[in-house]
Amino acid sequence: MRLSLHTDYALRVLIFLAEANSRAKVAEIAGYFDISRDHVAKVTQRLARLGYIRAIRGAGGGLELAMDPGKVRLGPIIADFEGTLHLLECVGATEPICCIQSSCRLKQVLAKAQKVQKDYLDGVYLSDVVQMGRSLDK
Amino acid sequence: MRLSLHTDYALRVLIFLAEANSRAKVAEIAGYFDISRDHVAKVTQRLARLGYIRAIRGAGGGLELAMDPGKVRLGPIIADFEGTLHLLECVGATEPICCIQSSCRLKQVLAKAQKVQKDYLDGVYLSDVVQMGRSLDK
DNA sequence: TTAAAGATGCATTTGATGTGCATCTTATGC
DNA sequence: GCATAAGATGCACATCAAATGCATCTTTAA
Repeated sequence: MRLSLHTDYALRVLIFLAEANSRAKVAEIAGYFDISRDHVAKVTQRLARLGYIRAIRGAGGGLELAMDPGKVRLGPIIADFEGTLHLLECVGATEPICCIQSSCRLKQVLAKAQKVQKDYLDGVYLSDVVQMGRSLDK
Repeated sequence: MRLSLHTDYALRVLIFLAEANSRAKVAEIAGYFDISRDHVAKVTQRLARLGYIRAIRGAGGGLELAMDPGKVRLGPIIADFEGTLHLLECVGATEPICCIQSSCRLKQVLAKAQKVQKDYLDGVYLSDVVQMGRSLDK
């Protein structure tokens, strides 16, 4: 039930860039959070491929946000980095995995449990996490 | 973001016992689901210690539900078996882990994301998963 | 053309989870 | 009260994903 470090780093990088509001180098970000440069590099590659940030190579290069923080939803980012969010295997399965699948409603319940969480995270934007201008308890 | 097999087995054992509505042996349950006897045994020990089931030793012994399925909530069972449900370490931390903790609201957002899921699961009972008598989409 | 900066792949480590085995304890029934 | 049924418990090992570090390649500004 815990998110991976990569997801953690991805969120932190986005928060850093949103707050910095300027170009920053991988080494800077890694140094700021005191985490592995290599990991940050891998996370930023992915964020760049997903379109959340721009990665500029060469001297004077670095990373910058590619989207308005007010338009970046946390849900999809987490989903992108976590891959399957299924609480149990049966939730995402199309064919029966467990022999009681026909009679038990656990699958639907867990699917719904995932959905309520995802729906909440889909309603939270990067800007909500960075600044105070919005109530998060809606 | 996936529940452990022990949590899976715990839920299945409870569902089995609720449906059987009678005493069953560990070997029976393991055989029914075609899973390891040892694992089921460990899960049932824990369920017994938590008060969900009764474990009767000796000849003619076995396992039986210790509570009315209509009074057993799924949320606490999952929490018991999963331990920490924190999406990120910072959510449960009392002292700062990340240097931007003071300014970022990620912690509160993730805490809320956990809460909406837990609240939903707390509203689902074992009886809901076994029989059809109740709408789960409330 | 040099050096800065990101991109990428590989090898290794680590820790949690899963798995099976062996043995102990408790209780029933003859 | 002994034999047997059944659960309880601890240990050792396997396995796999995550984490980690290292080396090297590619791009681009100065």
